Amino acid sequence: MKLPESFYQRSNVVKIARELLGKGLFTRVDNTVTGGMIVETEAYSWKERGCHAYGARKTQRNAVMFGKGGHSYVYLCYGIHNLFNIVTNEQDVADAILIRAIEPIEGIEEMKRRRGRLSNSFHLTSGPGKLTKALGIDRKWNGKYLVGNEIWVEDFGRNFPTKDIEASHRIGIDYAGDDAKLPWRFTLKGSLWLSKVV
DNA sequence: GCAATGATTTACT
DNA sequence: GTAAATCATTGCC
Repeated sequence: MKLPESFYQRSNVVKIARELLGKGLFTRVDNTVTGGMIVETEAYSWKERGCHAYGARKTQRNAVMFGKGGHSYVYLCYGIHNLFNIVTNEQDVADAILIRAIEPIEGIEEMKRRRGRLSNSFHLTSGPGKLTKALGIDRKWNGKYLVGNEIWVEDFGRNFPTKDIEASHRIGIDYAGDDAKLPWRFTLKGSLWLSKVV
């Protein structure tokens, strides 16, 4: 069952980030479905400095974050990598969740082809730049509605006890000062597909 | 350990 | 309008 729009439009982005663990993220490109289970997320909010929309600064790039929850925010980082975010909360409240890693389930052969030769198959989707490439996501996907047929989040009806979920500080945002220490990164404990060993 | 790589932003003229 | 610095990373050494 697909997650409804209302799932994303709640106000607590950190809570939503935690609940996204164990859900499925899928894309359909040329009638081929690829995707997997989300095992790593990070929450971002306009209230803290790690976020592109910090201080509610609206620019051309982050405009979609100010829209309603339930849309995608895709942008290019380091000139090479597309990073995929899920926009949450209501109109004009710029919160989003970065998907950092998934565990492949569907269309694995297709994902391997997109990624090219890998030294280690665990590298297929274990990182924010890698999973977008595996799923065929690029900047053209920016602003897509997540309750449709091209990209969606699936609820497997599985619940993970708190002890299986680990919260830690976010990665790669040292410039955010004290905000970089917020425990807003969530991982499924023991997953082999995390982007980085905790 | 570190270079690659380009959109985006900010600070100027 | 133009230019320089910045960056939510990866993959190869």
